[in-house]
Amino acid sequence: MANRSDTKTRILDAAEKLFAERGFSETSLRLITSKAEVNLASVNYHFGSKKELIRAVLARYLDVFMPVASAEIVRLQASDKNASLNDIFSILVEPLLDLNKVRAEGTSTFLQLLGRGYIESQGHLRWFITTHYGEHLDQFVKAVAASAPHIPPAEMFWRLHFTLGTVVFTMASADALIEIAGADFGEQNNIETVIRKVIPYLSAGVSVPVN
Amino acid sequence: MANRSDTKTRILDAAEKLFAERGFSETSLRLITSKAEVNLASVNYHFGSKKELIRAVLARYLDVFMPVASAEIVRLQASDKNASLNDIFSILVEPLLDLNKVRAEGTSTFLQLLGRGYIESQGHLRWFITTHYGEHLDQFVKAVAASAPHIPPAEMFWRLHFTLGTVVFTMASADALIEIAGADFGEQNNIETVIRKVIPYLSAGVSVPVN
DNA sequence: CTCTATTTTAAACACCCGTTTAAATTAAAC
DNA sequence: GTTTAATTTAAACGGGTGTTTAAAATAGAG
Repeated sequence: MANRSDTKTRILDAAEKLFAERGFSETSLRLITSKAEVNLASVNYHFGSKKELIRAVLARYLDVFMPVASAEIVRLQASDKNASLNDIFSILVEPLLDLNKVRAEGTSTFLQLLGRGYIESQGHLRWFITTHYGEHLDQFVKAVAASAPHIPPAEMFWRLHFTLGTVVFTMASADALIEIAGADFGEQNNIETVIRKVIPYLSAGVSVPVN
Repeated sequence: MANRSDTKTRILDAAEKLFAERGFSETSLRLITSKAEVNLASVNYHFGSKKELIRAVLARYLDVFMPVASAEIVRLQASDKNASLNDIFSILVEPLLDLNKVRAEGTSTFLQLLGRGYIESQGHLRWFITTHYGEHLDQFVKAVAASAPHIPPAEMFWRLHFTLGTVVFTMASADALIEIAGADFGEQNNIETVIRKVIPYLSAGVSVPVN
């Protein structure tokens, strides 16, 4: 019937959608395979295990996003030695939105997956991300630190995790929040408008003077 | 052997510890009842279901914290009509730390439960909190809005959710972060120092001018 | 002390999970 | 066209889950 890559792709497509919507542990392989219209056992055949499927789903986005984001930050630092925090966060917007060209709803799916990953993972995803994309992350952290030199490293550690929390939580519940904002305030938001709202919030928090 | 309230309390004590550490869905009733040294069926006998046990665990803290926090905010608004965001967030610190008098590790357990609750719940906890403590929450939201009158309501909606994300995520992973900060920077933190670090971050983000 | 109501207990129920197996099918190589 | 390798399939495995049942034990009331 279908060739190998077709089945693999069908699984990845169905899995990323369901993972983003309901989280990893709340999504069973039976639900994924029924949505993908493939046999249950094909997940283990093609990916080995559910954990490896989760990593494959994330890798498909990270492999696209990370190199581009990294390159943009290098470019910014080369062109403007006094780049602000707002500049650094803002330069990530375009690479994020470009994920919509990779797959429909790519940007929000990716961000939601990232949120779920950091919230749910018992370690294997953190390990996977830091070992596979650690250099890119380090580069981002260093760029942020350089843009707020008045913040000591230990304080910056905390503020970056506050920032991670803001992003991760907002993105994981973005669909619900966008709906509520529409109903309560008549605001028509999407992932891009939410991203543009959160950046000033993050920049202000990260750079506020200590004491 | 033990009287009724003893068994109920043993279950609540064991459950809140495990829920805070590993989350709700990752904690089985069998694990709770074995740690509490009570029979498996006693959870359903005393609480009806796992969902109701979760709510009971949270209610034990919310019933103490919410009225006190609420009263403190009323008191602050009466005494200082120009209270800052920092003042409002800071006035919650003492009621939070007082939870350590209710039970050992009360403060961090409560905040972690709150984090887990907002991250994990598919709705029943959000519903439970807003219907049972909605007035207190409204009061808090109004106090924050009054302290940042230059932020439009719709924008404030988003910033309060950013704030919720920061708090919830930080608290849910507080133990791990405190340990890492100790290892990497030699900082000896606890829940109180983390709370005191996060307040300026939140205040700056919530009140930063739009555009 | 006796009777009744409450609580505890062990066992089973019904269901869902990720994974494995071995046979059937399809595709590729010669 | 035959043979070999890759893939798909249905079925079962072993284990864990929340919940229910009915009998046993305990506590409280008269």
